[in-house]
Amino acid sequence: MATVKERPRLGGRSARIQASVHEAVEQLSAEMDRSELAIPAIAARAGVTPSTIYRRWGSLGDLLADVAVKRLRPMADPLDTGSARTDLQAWTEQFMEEMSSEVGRAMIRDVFSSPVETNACQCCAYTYEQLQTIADRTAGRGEAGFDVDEVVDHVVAPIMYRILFSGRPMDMDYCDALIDRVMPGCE
Amino acid sequence: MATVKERPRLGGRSARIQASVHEAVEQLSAEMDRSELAIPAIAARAGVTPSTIYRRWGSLGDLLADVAVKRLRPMADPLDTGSARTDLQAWTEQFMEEMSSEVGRAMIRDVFSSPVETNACQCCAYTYEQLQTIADRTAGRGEAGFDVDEVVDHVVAPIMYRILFSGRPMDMDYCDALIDRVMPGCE
DNA sequence: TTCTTAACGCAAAGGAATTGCGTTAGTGCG
DNA sequence: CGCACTAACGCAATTCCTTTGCGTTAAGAA
Repeated sequence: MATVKERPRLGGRSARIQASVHEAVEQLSAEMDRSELAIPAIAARAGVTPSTIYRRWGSLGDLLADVAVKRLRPMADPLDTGSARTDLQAWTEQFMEEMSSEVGRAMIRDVFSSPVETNACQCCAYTYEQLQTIADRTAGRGEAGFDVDEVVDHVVAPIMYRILFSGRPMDMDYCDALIDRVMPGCE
Repeated sequence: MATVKERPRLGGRSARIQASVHEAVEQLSAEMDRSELAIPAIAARAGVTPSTIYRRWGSLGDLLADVAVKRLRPMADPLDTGSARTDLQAWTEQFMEEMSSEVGRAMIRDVFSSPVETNACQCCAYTYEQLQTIADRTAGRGEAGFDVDEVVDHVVAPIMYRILFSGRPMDMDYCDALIDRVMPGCE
């Protein structure tokens, strides 16, 4: 239930256990189906007692959400391909493929399996930052940029909606068409 | 983990139990927090044994998803206000408010708390049908219509994205702006 | 180094999930 | 209409997950 609160103890044992538990979750969710993933098994793999996990994360849902948010965090800045248009295309393609994949969809689902709404917001913040980074580059190049909010509403949102709800397959042509709507006249 | 499969027995006791369990879920989820909602309690309220629920729905997640999808089903056709534009505005306003509400968000969450992807697709199908109904009316009126897919991508998707991820509040002006993008020139 | 206390391990207790078996009641056939 | 068939249910025992009290360990501060 719990909080996954900011913990005043970040060093040594606490950090070691957190890393160990996260790794155990990643390993086990790759080995078995999500429905048979249980906290005692995770604890055993991580080399801790179950009560440690219960006290620190509260429930399986919170733990999975915590791990998913961590994995959803982009590791690098979006690729600089020379123009806002191509940057956006490259980023969108990667985003769409990662989120559409089996593990991507599982992570998104995990994010929602916790009552803590902060998790979903955090994911949203990640994509917003990435897009802002691309947008900021345009200023240094003096080219026509784009509005980040518009990209979120009309490129990111439709992609996520298809993944989560309609299940309709997408290709790069579809993504390009979405980008066209927020960057008109930049063929 | 189960299936919520189509059951060959639709009459009498089976139907009675299903209705009773659904009602128990609705009652209890209004009375207590989702985190303390448990199958034994639901079974007691519904007047059945827990094993009945486990066998029929598999898990709490599947049961909640089943109930949520049923409640998400629209009860009536979208209001006919005389034009496609106003129909769309009326429908979007209602959709946005229902989904943004506390119970709406809880139901969406429940839909994802089951590994069965069919549930989310079903919800998507509901909105698609509603929009199609509005679109079909335009044919009988000879007015400029709209593309349902476009409305899903650029009106429904942004709204859902804000509810699920960014948490950003919305008003009717925002929705109208979204509609403008898919129905240009119809001020 | 020493003190304080957050975080962990252990173990017991409580509750939920699973399953075998007998019973009830839809459904279809004669 | 009555009978056979079997899906679905109730009951109860078992297993596993979850919670909690208490003693111990180790991180952070003085």
